[in-house]
Amino acid sequence: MEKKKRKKLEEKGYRVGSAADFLELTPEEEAYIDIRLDISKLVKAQRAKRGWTQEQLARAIGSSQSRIAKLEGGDPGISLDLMIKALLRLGTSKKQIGKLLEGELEPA
Amino acid sequence: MEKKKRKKLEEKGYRVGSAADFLELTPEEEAYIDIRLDISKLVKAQRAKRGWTQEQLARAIGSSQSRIAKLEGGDPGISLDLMIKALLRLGTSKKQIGKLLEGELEPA
DNA sequence: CTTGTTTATGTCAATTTCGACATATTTAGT
DNA sequence: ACTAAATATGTCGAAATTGACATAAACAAG
Repeated sequence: MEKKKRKKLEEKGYRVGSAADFLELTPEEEAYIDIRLDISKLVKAQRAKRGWTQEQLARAIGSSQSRIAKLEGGDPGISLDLMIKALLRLGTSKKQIGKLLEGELEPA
Repeated sequence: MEKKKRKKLEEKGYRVGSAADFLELTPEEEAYIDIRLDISKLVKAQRAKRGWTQEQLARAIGSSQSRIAKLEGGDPGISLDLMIKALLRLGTSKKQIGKLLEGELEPA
């Protein structure tokens, strides 16, 4: 059960810190990835909610469709900054983002 | 009152999007900067709360003292990713970060 | 089975952020 | 005032992220 989760992350390209013996994630690494995935899911959900295509969202924030696809797919090569910019452009408020991190907002 | 705020941001190095006529910030830009400043302040507060030096925090996340100083000073050349990593390393939970963004947590 | 639309994947040079280091400035203790 | 510790500021090459573009794959609608 644990190995599956790890494998999924590695497949997505996450580099697990070398400090952790043999692919164990520290609580901080885990929380960090968790936050990123939460936010990326919210982007996807909010975009769908508004009926926008990835192309539309990309243009709206001066990015490109491929980056949005990677963002929503949880690609580690996407910064939290870009994710937040996308969310804000979709009309998501700071408060809503906070609620998501608190666990009071289901991105699905 | 408005001009002062803008000037402060520019002095810090923020580049205001060219789309906005004559240095006006769009609501999204404003919210984005707001979130970043909130988080940077929380880092400073949490570090102080634990009595760590910038150097200690830097080492703990594989960074350097100068970066932490810039982070806490609201430097735009610092990613949200680094800020979040710092917060998590300081023991701040995802939930607490959420509360901050909701406005229910005073970083001061 | 086509055709058109949306999303996924990979690559590229340019920009940005990175840790590191040096050094200035501020702060606190004596 | 002097000293030492902590923080701020600036610069550097290296690494990561960027938008762009091409193209593949998935998904519908007819």
